[in-house]
Formats: sequence, C-alpha cells, structure tokens
Amino acid sequence: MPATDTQPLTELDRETIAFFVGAVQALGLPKSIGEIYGLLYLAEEPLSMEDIMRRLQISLGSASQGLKQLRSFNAVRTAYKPGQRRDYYEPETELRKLLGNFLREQMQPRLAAGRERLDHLEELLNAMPPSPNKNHARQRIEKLRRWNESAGKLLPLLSKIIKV
Amino acid sequence: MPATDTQPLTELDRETIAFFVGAVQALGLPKSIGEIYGLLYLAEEPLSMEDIMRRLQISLGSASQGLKQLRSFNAVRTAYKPGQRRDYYEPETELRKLLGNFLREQMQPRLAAGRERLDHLEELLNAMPPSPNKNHARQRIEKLRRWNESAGKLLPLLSKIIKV
DNA sequence: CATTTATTTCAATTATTATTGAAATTATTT
DNA sequence: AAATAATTTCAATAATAATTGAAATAAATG
Repeated sequence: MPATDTQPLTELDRETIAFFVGAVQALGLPKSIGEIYGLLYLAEEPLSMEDIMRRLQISLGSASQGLKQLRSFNAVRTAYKPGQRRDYYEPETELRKLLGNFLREQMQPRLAAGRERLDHLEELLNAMPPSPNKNHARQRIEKLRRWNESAGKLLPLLSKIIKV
Repeated sequence: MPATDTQPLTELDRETIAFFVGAVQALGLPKSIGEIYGLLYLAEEPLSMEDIMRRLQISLGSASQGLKQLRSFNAVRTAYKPGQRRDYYEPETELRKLLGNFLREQMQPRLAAGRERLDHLEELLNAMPPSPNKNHARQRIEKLRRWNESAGKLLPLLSKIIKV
C-alpha cells in the first residue's frame, strides 16, 4: 500500500480550498469542513480519511468529525470501492442538492426551535393581566409569529429556484 | 434625570430576547446583537445606550459596538427626540427590509470576495501546462463560477419574495 | 471656552468554539 | 476468535471571537 507518496498541494489546490473555506465560514461552519470538502471537490477520485489527513495535515479527530458533519447534510457520501477496507469519500457537487440539504438539516431545526419559543411566549402572554402594555406585547409577538411563518415558507423555496 | 429607576426584565421580555438571540446566532452574529435588537423590538419607545446597558446589564463597549453593527445594516436607526442630548434608538421591524439590508451588507461582499478568488484561480489555471489534470481542474473551477453566479442572482431575489 | 455628558475605540480579559490525539469501539481479515 | 486495521469519541489544548472598561474623542451646555 502506497502510504506516504503524497504530492503536496499545488497553489491551485490551495487557492481552491481557500475558496471553500471562505464559503463554509460564511455559513458559520468550521474551516476544516471547508478544507475537507474542497479537497474532495478537486480530487479526481474518492479519497480515504487517511488521504485527507495526510494531504491537509489535519488530525484524525478533525478528519473524522469533519466527515461526519459533511455526511450529516449529505455534502459527501462514501463511494463503493471493491476490495477496499477503508471508506472512500466523494463530494456531492450539485448546488441545488447541497443547498437543499443544508437548509433542511441546519436551518429548519432552528426555525422549529423558534416556533417552540413563540408557543411559550404566547403562554406567558396569556397569563398576563390585561393592560396597555399587554396589548403592545401581543402585537409584537404576533409579528414575530408572522416572521417565523414567512421564513418557514421561504426556506423550501430556495433550493427550488436556484439554477445550475 | 431618572437614572436608576430600572424595572427589571419580565420573563416575557427575557424570553422574547432569547428568541432574537437564537435568531442572530443562526446568522453568525454575536449574542449581544440579538439582546440589543430584542430589547429595542419590545420597547414601546426609543431607548438610549444608557437604557440598553442598564436593562441588559452589558458593558459600554458592547452596547456601543452592538449598536454600531446594527446600524451598519440598518436594523436600528436613531430616533429624533427634541431637546435630548443622547441618541435614542428604535428598531427596523419590517422583515423584508431587515433581510434585504442584511443580505446586501453581509452576504454580497462575501460573494464578491468569492468572485475575486475565482478570477485568481483562473489565472493560475491558465498558467498550467496542458494536461489531463488541467482539464479536470478547469471543469471544476468553471462549475464554481456557475455556483457563484447563481448565488449572486439568488440573493437579491430573497428579500423580494418574502411576504409580511 | 471650560465643563459636563455622550460615544467610540481598543488593548486586555473572558468565553466560546475548533482541533488534537490517546483510548475506546467497531469492522475486517486471516 | 485472535489479530489487525479503520473509525469514532471525548477530555485536554489551542485558536478564535466576544466582551469589558479605561482612555481618547466628540458633542452639547452654560
């Protein structure tokens, strides 16, 4: 097994990876996620965790956890490699799917959490004795409810309207 | 001047603020931003920086910087208060505007940065001697260019299609 | 125009988040 | 089923980001 025959990353590789690092950081994800995805995106064929660690010079733990997170929103999948013990990973490169998965896995749960909070807010509100203050609070909270609903409708649309 | 007559935050206040804290954290902004915006959102009238510090128990620096950032994407504005030395702040509560401003101020610059990186990538690519590897790299980078363009078209649409 | 008040800036501190690598677990091979 | 290889987990560490508050600046008042 060729263990250490690593050709180092070219400038083109490094710059492409930097592109992805910037992109995932804009989404609030750790840089190692961008590095791993970027490396897989460039690769001509699926890479093992060992390949990833070696070429990016990151630790076992980072590689494992990064791949776990990338798998969690289906940004990478394991490729079948006959007669290979290791797992080999390849990227999902369809933007529409990437975006859809990300929204579903990362954003929807937050929206749902917001909805729960709003339910709780309405309980608190109902427990208040009538007052002008209560009226004002009710209006503001109703507005938040509409915001939450708007966002809930917007998210699933996003990945549909994206082209490419 | 009534300096210390602070009524403490009610549970409803605190929970509403928590809603905003969650929301801004989903956007990758610091929690103090959510606290400040949430407090202003609930308030029946504009608040001064001093009010904000006192009621939220945050420092001068946090209040000043938080307001600065909120102003930077027009999530708050200063209200005119005749004969008042201090600045008083009120929130923008139109979701469409909030979203539009946020996208324009925070997301567009990142997209532009991505575009610049792509320009650089293409230079590097053109400097490569012909090879199968070069072909592969070219295809991948062209795809990135299409991604970047798609995102560029998507962003301005977002605030248009949101209702409420 | 000196004094008071309000706001901003920024270096130091604190809190948060990401990364590491050793140990535990799981899967595969002989 | 023992041995080996691959992967995951997680407590400790390192890196990053947010918050603080004192000092500097700016604005307003008498």
